[in-house]
Amino acid sequence: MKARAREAASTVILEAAEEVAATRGLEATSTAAIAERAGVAVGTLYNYFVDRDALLAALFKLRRDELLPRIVAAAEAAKHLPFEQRLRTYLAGVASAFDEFRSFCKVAMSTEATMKIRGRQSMVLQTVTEALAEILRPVVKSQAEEHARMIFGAMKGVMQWRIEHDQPLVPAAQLIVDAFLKGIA
Amino acid sequence: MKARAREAASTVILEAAEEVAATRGLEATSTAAIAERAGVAVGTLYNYFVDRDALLAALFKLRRDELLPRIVAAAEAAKHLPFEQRLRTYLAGVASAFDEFRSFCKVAMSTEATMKIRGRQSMVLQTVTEALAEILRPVVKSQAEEHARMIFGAMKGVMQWRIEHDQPLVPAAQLIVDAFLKGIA
Amino acid sequence: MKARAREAASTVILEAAEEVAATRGLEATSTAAIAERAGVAVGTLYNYFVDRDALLAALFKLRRDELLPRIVAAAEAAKHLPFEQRLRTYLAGVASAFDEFRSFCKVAMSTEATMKIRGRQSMVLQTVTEALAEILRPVVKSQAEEHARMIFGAMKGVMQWRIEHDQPLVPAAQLIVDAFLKGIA
Amino acid sequence: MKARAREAASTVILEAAEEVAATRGLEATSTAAIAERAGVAVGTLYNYFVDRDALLAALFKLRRDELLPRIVAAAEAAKHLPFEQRLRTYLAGVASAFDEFRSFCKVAMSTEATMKIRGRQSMVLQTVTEALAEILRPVVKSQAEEHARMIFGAMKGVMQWRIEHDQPLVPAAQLIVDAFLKGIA
DNA sequence: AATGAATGAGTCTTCATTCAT
DNA sequence: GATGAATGAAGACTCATTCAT
Repeated sequence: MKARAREAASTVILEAAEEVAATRGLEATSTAAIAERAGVAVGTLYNYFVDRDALLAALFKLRRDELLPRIVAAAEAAKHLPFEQRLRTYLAGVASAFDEFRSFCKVAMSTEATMKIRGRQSMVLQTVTEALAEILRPVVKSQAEEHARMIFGAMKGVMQWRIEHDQPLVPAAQLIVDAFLKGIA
Repeated sequence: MKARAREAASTVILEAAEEVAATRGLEATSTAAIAERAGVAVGTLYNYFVDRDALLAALFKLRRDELLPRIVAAAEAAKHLPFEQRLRTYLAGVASAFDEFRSFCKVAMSTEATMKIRGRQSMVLQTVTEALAEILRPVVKSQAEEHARMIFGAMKGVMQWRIEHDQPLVPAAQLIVDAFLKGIA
Repeated sequence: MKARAREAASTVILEAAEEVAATRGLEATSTAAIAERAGVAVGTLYNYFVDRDALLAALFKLRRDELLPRIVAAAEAAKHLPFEQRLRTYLAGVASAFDEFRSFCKVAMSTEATMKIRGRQSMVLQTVTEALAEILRPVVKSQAEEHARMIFGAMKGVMQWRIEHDQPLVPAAQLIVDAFLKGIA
Repeated sequence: MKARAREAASTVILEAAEEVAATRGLEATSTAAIAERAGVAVGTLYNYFVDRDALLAALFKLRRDELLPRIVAAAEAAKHLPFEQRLRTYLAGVASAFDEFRSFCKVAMSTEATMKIRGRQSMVLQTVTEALAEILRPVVKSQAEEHARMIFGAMKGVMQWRIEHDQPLVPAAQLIVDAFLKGIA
């Protein structure tokens, strides 16, 4: 099938972009670098994406589409557990999902809210934050969103540390839940 | 006095750069944009800084020199307090220092470790993390560094949220210390 | 063949640079002027040469590689002749070689020793002077180098005059050898 | 007298320009470099010369006005001598005049005919060549101009060599006259 | 569809010139 | 008159995008 091949080539390009971005940063991810890494000519990129922005947006969409179901599933699975269990299960699920896309994590996290990919931001980060707020709401009431940002910030901090040190991400979830539930002392 | 005027002009330029960077991001902070915002001609920038990189480095140095003493002082002030008090006092001090430089916070935080300004990274963030690790070490032992990253990540998360929502940063410290000490539940 | 086309394009650019330099002088040879003369866009220059300096250096190298063999051959051919014949033959050979690259002569001569193209100077001029000194040494002893400069200076003088007046360069050699051997009177 | 002081300041500037030009070359002689060398501010240059070109033209005019009388005098003094004596005397006079302005020689010679200072070229070089042609005409007939260029080229060659080697210029004249009159062999 | 050379708008940087002090 | 900071036009270089092959 044509579409099959097209899909494959497109994926090769996006993965190349991801690797370059993880190494040099998003802004420094030139079309030339992507093409070289993907083993194609620059012109080829434009057969698959209308421009550089669209390519990067597609990368985010690709990963989002892989991550979101797992993140949503984690939220579902945790839904009916008591608070502590629920938070622990959810964060572990999220960490586990992220662990399979470490390169993308690096890119997405360093991109922050700052960078706007085609207007909208990462969406994955947003989904996680919203789910977290949902989980926290019963406990922290009005400050749920702020708390969600806090916990997600904490996760980002630990995950970045763990990516830098080549360690698995799932324990990050344990660390954080323990800290937030019991307190550190 | 000449030196006075020179200092003033230099500051105007750096503040312009900071504002542009806070709005568009560091990489998108062109010399033209800085000059326009500062109300001077492009060439003028080069009377004060040898090149664009030096200008950005000077911005980081300026803010670092304003922030670091306060951050170090906060660490000193908290030094002999019992753990809980110490953490609370330190984070409040840090948040209070950051509160006075909101634009710069935005820039520094989105810059992450990623961007290298003239080789060295922000240093402010590093100093805070190290001081945090110092404070946490008695309590969490071997995982001090990872915990420091977690707490600082949490602070960044909350502070970014608060900057976005135009709210004061100091309460962020309270929120976090409460959460981490007592647990959220 | 790719290499063929690449070579051709590269040559077009170098010849454009040569023409501009012959007209306006080397320093005034801007990338814009070269590109316009070559009928390409500025960016195209950078597909062939890393920067302006490299382009100019390549021009000198190209002409040097065309001229040097002929100049060396002229020296060889004259080697075993008696002094007068030798000098005459050599200078005629040099003039004949230069005659095929009039534009470059203009550039190289006005460049003097002054301009340094990528560190080294023209090399062609140097080679000629050294060969001349070699030829003159048996006759003028210790002052060979100074005499070489004198004769080469004389050739430059006549050749520049002849280039200005659109006349062939070879007679310049005759003129000079006659003058130096017999005296003018 | 005002005019006196004005004259003096103007001369300081021109000498500064000359020194810079002798060191770095004419094109690289920036207004900033001239001002620094002269110990004045850039703006001051513009109180004496309408622009950079006018300043450089004034430098050439200054030296020309010092050199020309001597060169004309040398031509006069030689006028009624027999050919050999005439040539020898004239060239010795020219070399002696040049010897007092070595810096300027360096500048004027490397400038060639190429560089146009405010439209007209050096004029000194032209005057010498014309006087030479005059002297040579009785002997070489129709080729006087070409011969003049040849001899002046030879002088330039030797003088540049002697300037490089910090030697007096007058012997250059002897060397050349001997060579051209008797032949080298 | 793939290629990669060509394009030129956009950046950074320099420097002759101006002008308020 | 002297000063030197400010100016901005001009030059070198980059890189996303196009298009003939």
